[in-house]
Amino acid sequence: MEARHLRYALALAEHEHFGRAAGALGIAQPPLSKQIADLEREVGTRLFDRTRQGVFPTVAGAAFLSRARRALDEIAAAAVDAARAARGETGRLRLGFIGSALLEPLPDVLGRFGRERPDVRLELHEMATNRSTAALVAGELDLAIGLGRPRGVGAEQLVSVPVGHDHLVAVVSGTHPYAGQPAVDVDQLRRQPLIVASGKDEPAIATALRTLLGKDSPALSGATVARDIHTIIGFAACGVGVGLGPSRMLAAPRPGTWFCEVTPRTPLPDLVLSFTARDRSPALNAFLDVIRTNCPDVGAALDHRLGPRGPQ
Amino acid sequence: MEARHLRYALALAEHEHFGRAAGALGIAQPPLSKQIADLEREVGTRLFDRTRQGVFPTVAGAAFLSRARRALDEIAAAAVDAARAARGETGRLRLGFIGSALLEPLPDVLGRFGRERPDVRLELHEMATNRSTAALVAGELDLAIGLGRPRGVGAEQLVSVPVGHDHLVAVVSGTHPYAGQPAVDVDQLRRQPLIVASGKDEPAIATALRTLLGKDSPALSGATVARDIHTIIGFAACGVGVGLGPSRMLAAPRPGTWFCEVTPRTPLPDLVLSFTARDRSPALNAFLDVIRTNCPDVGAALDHRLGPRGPQ
DNA sequence: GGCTGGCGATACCTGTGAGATATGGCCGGG
DNA sequence: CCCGGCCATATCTCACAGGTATCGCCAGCC
Repeated sequence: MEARHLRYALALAEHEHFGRAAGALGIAQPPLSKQIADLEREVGTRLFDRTRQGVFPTVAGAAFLSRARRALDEIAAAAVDAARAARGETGRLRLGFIGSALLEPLPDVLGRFGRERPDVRLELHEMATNRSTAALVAGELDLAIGLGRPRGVGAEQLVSVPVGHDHLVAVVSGTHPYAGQPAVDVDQLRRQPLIVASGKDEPAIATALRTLLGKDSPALSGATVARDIHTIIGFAACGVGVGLGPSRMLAAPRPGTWFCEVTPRTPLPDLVLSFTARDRSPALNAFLDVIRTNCPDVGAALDHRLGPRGPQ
Repeated sequence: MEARHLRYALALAEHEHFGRAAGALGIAQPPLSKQIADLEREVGTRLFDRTRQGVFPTVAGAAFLSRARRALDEIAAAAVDAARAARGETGRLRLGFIGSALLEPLPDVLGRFGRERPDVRLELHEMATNRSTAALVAGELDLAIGLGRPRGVGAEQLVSVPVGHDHLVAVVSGTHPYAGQPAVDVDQLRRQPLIVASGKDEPAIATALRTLLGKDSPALSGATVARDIHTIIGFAACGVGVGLGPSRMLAAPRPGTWFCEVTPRTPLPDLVLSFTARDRSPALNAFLDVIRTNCPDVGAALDHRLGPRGPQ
């Protein structure tokens, strides 16, 4: 049985007349008669009563027609759903990101994406950079935002693009001697109790700090370790010491704290967007489009990575 | 888009391999490639990713496949449902009947039909014979059980078969002088207060009584009128008089009453089964089959009415 | 009662397209 | 570098969907 048979049966039921139904279907009457006859033979029952007053479904025909309607609806919906999924209007996007990404690029992008693609299910997973890289390679994520270019096994299959640039800034409590001054020198930091991000969770920042302060700096080894930016700021606000973190921290002002530049200006690993070069889902492309329009420079980098012919 | 495309896409998704899927479908590989390509062109999107490791649905393909599965299920169910409806295993049977039919032929037949055809919705409507005839003609009933051959406009379109034969019997209270005697003569009845069925609801019985007792018998005009058999028996039990009714009454024994024959034996209008000659639904045929096996003589009469080639 | 007109079924022809066979292009493994 | 597996392409063929012509049948209707 083919979809054609269902369409013809429905048209016949609607027009109650072979000739008119055939006309509506754009075919001649004899082929319609034959197709209906074939259908009835296949089902094994007469589906229509041919009377002088018109052609009407039998009891069996009525049962058949209600199923046929649903079947054709499903077929039409299949094409529509597939097209929508291909345009990235539906589906799922699994995003892994380092917590601090919630400060600067994500709120804007997530808000706009949620508005533009309300039917895409966004799955957000906060995780450290090395974990999100592994999850990308394992196919458990579609997109990751982390610190620095992804490293490790399989990282070469990933496309990665920096989003924004960061440098080191310091945060202290409002009562700290540094409060009010625009900058603090790295030499001063060496003699202060420091608060830094965990080297285990964020090796990229830890590496940058070791480079800045010296490989085995006692200031570093004695530093208080915090697992995220908010904790660093919190510690600093309590007067635990001088918090060190990316300039993205400035997007999270907190009363009773003071931010100042660190001299010399020290670039930190960039926030990097990455995803698998193959297997890019339409939802991911849609997300990249949102980023493209939001941050033109990131868009340019993306286009460069994915080839000059545009996305997919 | 045809059902073939859906079947092919599902087979391809299942086997993840063009060659093997084609084999399972009983066709060669190139036609499958072409059909899938045509499908993808029609939907407007690539539905399968061809990799060295196998052929896997894209996101759009997955959305398409889930709809396709449901569509094919509906198509299969359409054929099954139609066949079941044609065999009378599903559907609806609207039965109009005179209340007294619940005494004798109906309990058996309804019980058996309900067991044999649990998925047929039985709609039972108690009504007088002339109303059920009109409802049959108007197409509001599929089957009617009434007294005597149907009369009135359109009655000639009906097929009607008697089920069982009735004669007049009398019912009195256990304390009545007639109680204990096997028979009562019609002449005795003329001098008794009588209880009879309403001539408006059941003209067939009223006519028989007029014939028996005389057209303008004062015993009849002064008789107590009851609307159904149970009321006749109830009146008799209260000593109101001598109840007269069909021998089917014997199926409704009631403590404190006595039934006796009326002499001479007076045949009453038969209980008659009728339905429209055309428009016989499969459920109706199934019901007639049950009657056929339950009452062979009725079956024989049915076969005679519907032609010797059996039902339909 | 014969005539006519409308409708569905049948007969027969035609052209499209589903499917078969043969082959090419591409990549991955030996 | 060659070989083998896999999908795509090219070409042919035949089945069948669909077209035209016609028939059979019944209902009005002069």
